[in-house]
Amino acid sequence: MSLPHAILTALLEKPSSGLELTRRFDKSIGFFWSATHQQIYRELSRLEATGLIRALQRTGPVRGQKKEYEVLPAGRAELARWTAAADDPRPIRDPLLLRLRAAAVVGTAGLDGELRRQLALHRESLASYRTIERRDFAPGEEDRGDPLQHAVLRAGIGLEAFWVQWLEETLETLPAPPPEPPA
Amino acid sequence: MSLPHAILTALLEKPSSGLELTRRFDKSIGFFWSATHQQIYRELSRLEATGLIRALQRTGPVRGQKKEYEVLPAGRAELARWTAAADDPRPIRDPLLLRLRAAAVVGTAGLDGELRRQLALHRESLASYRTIERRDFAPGEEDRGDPLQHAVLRAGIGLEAFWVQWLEETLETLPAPPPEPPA
DNA sequence: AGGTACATGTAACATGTTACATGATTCC
DNA sequence: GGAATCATGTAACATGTTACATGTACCT
Repeated sequence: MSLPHAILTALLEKPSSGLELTRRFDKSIGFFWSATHQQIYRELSRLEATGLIRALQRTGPVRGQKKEYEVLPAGRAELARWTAAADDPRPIRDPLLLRLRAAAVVGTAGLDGELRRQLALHRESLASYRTIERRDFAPGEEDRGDPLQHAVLRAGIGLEAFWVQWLEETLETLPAPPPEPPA
Repeated sequence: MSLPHAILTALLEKPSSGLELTRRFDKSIGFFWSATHQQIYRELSRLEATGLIRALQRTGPVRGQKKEYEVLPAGRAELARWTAAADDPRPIRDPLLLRLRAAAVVGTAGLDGELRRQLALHRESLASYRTIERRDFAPGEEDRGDPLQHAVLRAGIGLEAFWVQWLEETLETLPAPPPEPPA
C-alpha cells in the first residue's frame, strides 16, 4: 500500500493533476517509487472516492480537461499515521541474484557480459545521484535542503555504490569468458 | 518473469513437489525471491502446460497426492537463455524511503522508533547471513561451496550491512524524539 | 484541415497476497 | 473415529504492466 501514500506526499508538496504527477514520478519521487500514468489515475480516483483528496472545482467533468487535486485533512492524517507505522523491511527481491544462482546450475556462458553491462548502468546511476547531491546538498553552505531528503538521496548513493563494488568483486571470481573471435 | 526461472533452478537442483518447493522458497531461495505456495502451484501448472517441466509418472492425478516435477531439456535451455539475457537492474523501490520523504512533509513524529525497529531487524538479518557464510564458505578449507552461491550471499550481507549503516547515520540526523513519559 | 503536445481514461493481462476448500496419511 | 500433518488446489482481490482510446488546445 505505498502508491497512495506516495501520491499523498506528492500532492502535499504541490497540488497537481494526474499528468503532472506522472512527470514527477519520472523524476525525484520515481527514483525510489516509480508509477505509470495508468496507476496514478486509478489511484487518484480511489483516493477521491475515499475522501483523502479532492479535485479542485471545475464546471463539468470533461475528458481531456485538466483536473487538479489537493489533499484533505483526512489524507494528511493518514499519511502521518503511515509514516510512523510498524512495517517490516522489504525482503531482498532481485532477479540478478536469481540469475547467479541459476548460472551455478546451468553454467556461466554469457554471464560475464551481462554483469559488465549491469556494472556500467549502476556506475551511471551512482554518478547522477552524486551530481544531484553536489547540487542540492553542498556542504558548508548553511545546510541547504531538508536533512530527510538528503538521507533518501544518501540511500540511493549507498545502494548504487554497493552494487558497483559487488559487481566488481563478482566479476573477478568469475571464470574468464572465451575471447572474442576476430572479425 | 522471474518466478518460473526460480522454479526451474530449484527443480534442477533437485526434482520436487509443490510443497517441497514451497519449503525451499522459505529458506535459501526465498532469501532473495520469495513465493507463496499458491504462486508456486499456479506456476507449476503453467510450466507443465508449456512443456518446460513434467510431472513424474503417477497412476491417476488425485487431489491430495504428492506430485513431483522434473525439468525437461526445453526448460534447461530456457533457463540458460534467461541467465545471460540483457535485463536492466531493478530500480530502487522501497517504502521506507517513501516514508522519509513523507516525514519531510508531515513531520517526524514517531519516526525515530520505527527506524530503530528497522535497524534491529536488519542487524538480525546481517548476523544470520554472516553465520551462514561462516558455515558454508569458511576460508582456507579448499574453497568449499560454489563461488556463485557465495557471491549471492555476499550480496545479502552487503545489502544488510548497507541498511544498518544508513539507519545509524540517519538516526543521528533526526531531531531527538520526546522523552518517554514515566509510568 | 492536419499535426503535435497535452490530458484523461479503458481494457486486458501478469504477478502477488489472503482466505478458504478438499483430500490423503499417520498416529492416538 | 478424531486430530494433526501432509499435500494440492480455488477464489477473490490488490498491484503493476502494456496497449489502446478519446478528447482538448494550439500552431501552421
